[in-house]
Amino acid sequence: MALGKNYEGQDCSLAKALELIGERWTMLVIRDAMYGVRRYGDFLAHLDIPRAVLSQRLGALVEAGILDKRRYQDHPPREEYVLTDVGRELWPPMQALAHWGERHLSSTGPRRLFFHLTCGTRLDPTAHCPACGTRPPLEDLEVRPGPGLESSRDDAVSVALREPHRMLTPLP
Amino acid sequence: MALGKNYEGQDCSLAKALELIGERWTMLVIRDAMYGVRRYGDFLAHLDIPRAVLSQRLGALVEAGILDKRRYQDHPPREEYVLTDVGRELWPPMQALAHWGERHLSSTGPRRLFFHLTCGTRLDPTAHCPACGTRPPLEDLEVRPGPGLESSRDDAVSVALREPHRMLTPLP
DNA sequence: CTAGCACGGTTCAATCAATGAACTAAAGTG
DNA sequence: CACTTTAGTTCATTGATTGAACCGTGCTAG
Repeated sequence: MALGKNYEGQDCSLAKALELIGERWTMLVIRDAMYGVRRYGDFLAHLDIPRAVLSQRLGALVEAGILDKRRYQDHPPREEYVLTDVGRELWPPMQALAHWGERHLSSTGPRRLFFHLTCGTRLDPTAHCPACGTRPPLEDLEVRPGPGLESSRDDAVSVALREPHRMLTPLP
Repeated sequence: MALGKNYEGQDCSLAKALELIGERWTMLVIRDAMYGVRRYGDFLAHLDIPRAVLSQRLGALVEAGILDKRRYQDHPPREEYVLTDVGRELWPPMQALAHWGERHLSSTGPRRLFFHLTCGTRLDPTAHCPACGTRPPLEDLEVRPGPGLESSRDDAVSVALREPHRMLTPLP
């Protein structure tokens, strides 16, 4: 919980957003949640994040209303972390950042492609559907591996994402 | 320079972007550069950032090709930091993040309003010009204080931004 | 019944980064 | 010559991150 103290003097929406989601690892946790990762152990294996940090980040995101922690079975009791509506609305900024990274920091072409499920069209780089002219919400999208993907990971999430997958539906 | 080591396993454009601009303070430095802040001392006064951190961040951004460091006078020799084209293309993700922060973390209405200089129209929340139907580049925009602004800062940059100001033009 | 395991954490020592204050250095000004 | 402005660096302290080890609950196989 660092940023708060010193970003406080900044009367700026960006600073406020960064106090919440600007910490190390946090955006990657949210990215995984958008793919459909829900369980502690899956975040852990897919991100290679220290356990203590993951616990802290999940807790902060729940407290901020970006993730919802809920019981998904009683025997044994297990909790899962699911994006709230507020969290889902982070899709445009996350996508814009990823697009910038793809354009300027990568040479191999897009790693993931996104398709609009209701019409089958591939999204353009600004996450608009060229056919519908809209920016579809996360739940109407499917991710598919792109030509730039070179994942050598073998955790369950990475493996599952080598096939097309509907965003937000449970993974793996 | 931390993120590199552990985000490395993530074959993901977002992770690559965050290795560069995901560190504490970095995005706020870029935001200021978009407003037109160019000099070390102005970043320092406007951000309340520790000097050592500012030096490190400016250096990293220059090395990454996001800022350009250039001599703007010889007597005495002075350098300024200016956004490159690559850096300017961070406008969409930064704007999207700020918009999210404004919607979900603020109650007072927008702090800054952006206008398309070539037609005088106020941008919509996705940074499109409703009149032109395009997303204008940074240099064609003007910032003006919005109803949610409550800045009590009195550094030169904050004061200058209480008046309309063309993005990227030198500040203060 | 008991041993082992899966899951979701917590704890802790070591390392690494951020902070803020003090200091440096070059050049110009009165 | 003293003083100021600008742009840094240095350094001790504090705080965050890391990775390994440990804990507790409740299933499951023998």
